[in-house]
Amino acid sequence: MQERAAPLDAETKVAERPHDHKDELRLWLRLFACKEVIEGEVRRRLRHSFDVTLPRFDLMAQLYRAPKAMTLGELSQRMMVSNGNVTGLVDRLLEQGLISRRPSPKDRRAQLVSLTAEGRRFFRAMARANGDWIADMLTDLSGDEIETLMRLLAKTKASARKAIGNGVPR
Amino acid sequence: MQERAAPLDAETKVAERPHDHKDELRLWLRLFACKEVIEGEVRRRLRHSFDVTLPRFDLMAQLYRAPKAMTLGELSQRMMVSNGNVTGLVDRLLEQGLISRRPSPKDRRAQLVSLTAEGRRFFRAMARANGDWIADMLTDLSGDEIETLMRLLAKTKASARKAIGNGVPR
DNA sequence: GCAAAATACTTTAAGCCTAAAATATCCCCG
DNA sequence: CGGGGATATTTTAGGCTTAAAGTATTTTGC
Repeated sequence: MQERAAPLDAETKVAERPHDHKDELRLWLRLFACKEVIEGEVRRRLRHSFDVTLPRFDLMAQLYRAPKAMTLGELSQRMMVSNGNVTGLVDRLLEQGLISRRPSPKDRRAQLVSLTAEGRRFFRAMARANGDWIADMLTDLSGDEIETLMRLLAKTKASARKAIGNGVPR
Repeated sequence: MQERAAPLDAETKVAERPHDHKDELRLWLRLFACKEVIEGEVRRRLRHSFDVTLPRFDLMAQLYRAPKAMTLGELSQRMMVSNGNVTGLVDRLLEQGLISRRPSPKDRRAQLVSLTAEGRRFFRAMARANGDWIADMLTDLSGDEIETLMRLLAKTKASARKAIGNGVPR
């Protein structure tokens, strides 16, 4: 169960500070908007340049970086999405010939998935383009600014996780 | 058409700087992860506490803040989603009795949508809870840190928009 | 050894989302 | 006035996503 400030404490805090939750909310909205702009463009370019969706790109990235073939379960864990979701993505990538699938020799329930030769080539091209796009979109940020953002976003994530109660798996 | 550095320039840049696009990519991934954590929890809590999805909450927020009833087209613009998407969301909110819909007196093509009395009450409760959740999740950030993040995220968004070519509508 | 629990995966039902085509209406210009 | 382009909305086809239920296989504990 997550611990949250008792109602009374929360009200005290609000009373002490002239601004209630406004700043936090505005920050959240800005973070969200920022991510929407970048992600929207990445999706658009992946679709137009490679006819690939972001989820498929993500799945291929997992396979590309993995030393060995992975099961659907491992993929679903690493991508932090549901099992059924991975089933569908794998089906569609198989149709495109970008990955291959074979039964696990150790466990007859499991399937091992890996990139085909074409899948590897294709992924390398996409990853290179993706890196260029991101660098291009963030080009106005200095090294210092990137570093500051990295640090503060890490802190933000940690704060959120603490409030959610991650660390203890739910 | 967007102007991008020619391949040769890009390689020169990489050669000059020991780090290629790595920092930008890592920043993007961190921004994304940060947003996932917060958004995931907001969705979960909206569903468990109010049996409402985030898109429906967003739509109601638009109606709540608007001085007058809005058409589907205005909603779709403000929410930055497609027309067909709004059609579906409005259908489902109508079923729940949270919004109402009437033909525009000025334009027989258009429909005017607004919150019902129950919709307003319900939205106020959700918005209050949402503010509390966000403030709670961002509680470890100081006022200064929030301010810095606001500024740098604004700069990030502006940089991305410039690279995308927003400003000129596509 | 074998029943029960756990695990790997698929299926299903429902919702969100988009682009593109279809419909209905409005508005302008000749 | 009347045709043609613009606009408001819906529909359609396809993909992503989840939770929950179902299937097959493995593992565990007695």
